[in-house]
Amino acid sequence: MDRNDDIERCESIQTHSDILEKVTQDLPEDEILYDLAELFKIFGDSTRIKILYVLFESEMCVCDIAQLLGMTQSAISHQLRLLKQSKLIKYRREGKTVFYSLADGHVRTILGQGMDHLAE
Amino acid sequence: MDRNDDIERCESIQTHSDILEKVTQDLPEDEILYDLAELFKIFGDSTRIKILYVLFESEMCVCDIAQLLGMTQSAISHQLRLLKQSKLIKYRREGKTVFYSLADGHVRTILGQGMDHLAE
DNA sequence: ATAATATATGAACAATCATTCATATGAGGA
DNA sequence: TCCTCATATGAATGATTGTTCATATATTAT
Repeated sequence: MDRNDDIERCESIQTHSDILEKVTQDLPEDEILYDLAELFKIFGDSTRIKILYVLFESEMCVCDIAQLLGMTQSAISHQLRLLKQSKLIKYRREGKTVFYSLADGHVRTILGQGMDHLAE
Repeated sequence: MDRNDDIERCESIQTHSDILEKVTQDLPEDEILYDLAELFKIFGDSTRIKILYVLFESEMCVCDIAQLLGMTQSAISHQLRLLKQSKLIKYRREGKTVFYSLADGHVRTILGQGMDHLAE
């Protein structure tokens, strides 16, 4: 039972079994590609991008971010949870307030490359 | 009428008007941040990521990609349209077949940085 | 213990999205 | 022209998602 049985065929790829082999070899595992997509989904919302940009300047508490972006504390908190789950931000508690900050440098690089692409 | 009227306030940010000023200065325009989010949404789907990975090896026609990924021609074609609209891939026609390929190097960098982040 | 403040979270709803199915377009061959 | 192959696309549908609202948790002060 090949799960590709019901998929259309064309002839071009059969004639290039070397490429077919290289592709199937270099394509990462399905689970990794799924995780990668999940990561980029996080960048796929302008509220979350704004939060990341704001954290470029300085660590900040939830209420500050909400105020800066003109959004409710709840909406920001929900988004911070997603950013936290993806390990894009980290936090530290100081009394009642929780300060969030960027977790590593990949965020800047990824957003920067995105900006570069748009600028072209 | 300040549209922030209904937003909660906290005190910490008032005491750091320098940071507030820097953030509002460095934060790109809303429209750009929106476009940036739209771009990353494209990377936020494992089918599209697979297509991009496959195109790392070589240009390929729609049917080849569908066959390689075990998906229907229609599903792939719809996704190729989105990738095309975001200028992540380009195409050339040769008779009946249309060959797709990567548009520029940002794709590799962005996916690479995403992988790096996952690996940490 | 009670109140006040900062943050987190569950449920609900509207909006967005990926895939499927059916069908259309376009190009080459008989 | 008619048929076939490769690709594109519109409509429908089930699934996912961002925000809101109400409420819960956690910490500090009185």
